[in-house]
Amino acid sequence: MKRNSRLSLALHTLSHMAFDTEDAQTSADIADHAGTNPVVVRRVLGKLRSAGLLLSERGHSGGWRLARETKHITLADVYDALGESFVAPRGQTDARTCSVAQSLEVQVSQIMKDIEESLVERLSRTTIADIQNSTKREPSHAH
Amino acid sequence: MKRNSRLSLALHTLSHMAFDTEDAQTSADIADHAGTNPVVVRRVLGKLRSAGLLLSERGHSGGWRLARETKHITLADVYDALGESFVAPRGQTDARTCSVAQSLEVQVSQIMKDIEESLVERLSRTTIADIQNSTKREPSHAH
DNA sequence: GACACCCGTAACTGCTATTGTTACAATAAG
DNA sequence: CTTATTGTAACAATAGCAGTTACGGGTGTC
Ligand code: FES
Ligand code: FES
Repeated sequence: MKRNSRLSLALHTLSHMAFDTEDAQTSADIADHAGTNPVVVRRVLGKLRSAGLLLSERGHSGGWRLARETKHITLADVYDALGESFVAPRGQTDARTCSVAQSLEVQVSQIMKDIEESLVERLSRTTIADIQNSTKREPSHAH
Repeated sequence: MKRNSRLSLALHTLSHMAFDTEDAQTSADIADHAGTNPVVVRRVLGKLRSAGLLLSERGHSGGWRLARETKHITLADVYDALGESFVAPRGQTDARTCSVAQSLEVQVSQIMKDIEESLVERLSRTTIADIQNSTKREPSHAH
């Protein structure tokens, strides 16, 4: 898997689950179709559950289910749920740097924040269902 | 230093150098005022030189100079010079993934590319000189 | 109750990117 | 020739992330 594969994994899994909303899917199944490990799946999907996008059940015949229709899950919902951000998690603004550096920090941070906002806005315009609709019918794998 | 400190280092150094365009500055001096190491400085500034933003001279009384006025160096110039990018350096699009995943990849990549473009456009609107002008006169350190 | 199934989480490894550091060849000035 | 400085290679230290193993705890089946 590539860099920051969590978003890809989350989106792919949500799309995949929409094909069978009846049965709960186990992390092992999901890991298998995503080419990764069950624990990795549980880690990522756990964040989606915290954000209210998914439900999980323990024990026999447990697994993961969509908490709502993919028509009502946007890419921004997923992005937010993962807590990812282009804006560097600004550490304390080191009070002993010079005023020029501080000004730089402020201005660049502002631009990053604007861009981040713009990204989220773009992501919020597409739902998981939109992705599926833009795909040719009957993908090559069995559902 | 924090994550991806190269942009900060580059911008701060360019700003700093604008205060004294007469003398060349050594990487040791720059490293000192930036709180890092001369080799790190040479690595980062080397990219700015490749991009034509700086000039360097070897040997006695050598060092670094601005290749043009800070009025004509935008934040985008620096960003580009460093070769940084928010858009993940997309590896080969793994032909054996399912069509849904491919569709996801395409659509997310497109959004990222648009955002990247938008970021560069924003950065190109601010010059190094603008940063200095927005700073209170006489910063706390000596120039 | 015994068992099988499955999530939640901690702990560890391996990989990669980044930063810092030392070392040294090449180059230029005095 | 000596000194100053860049250019670069090599290496260590750190941090983040994907992957893996292990196990506790919950839940349905028998
Ligand atoms: S949507 Fe890609 S494996 Fe099902
Ligand atoms: S501009 Fe910050 S140390 Fe000079």
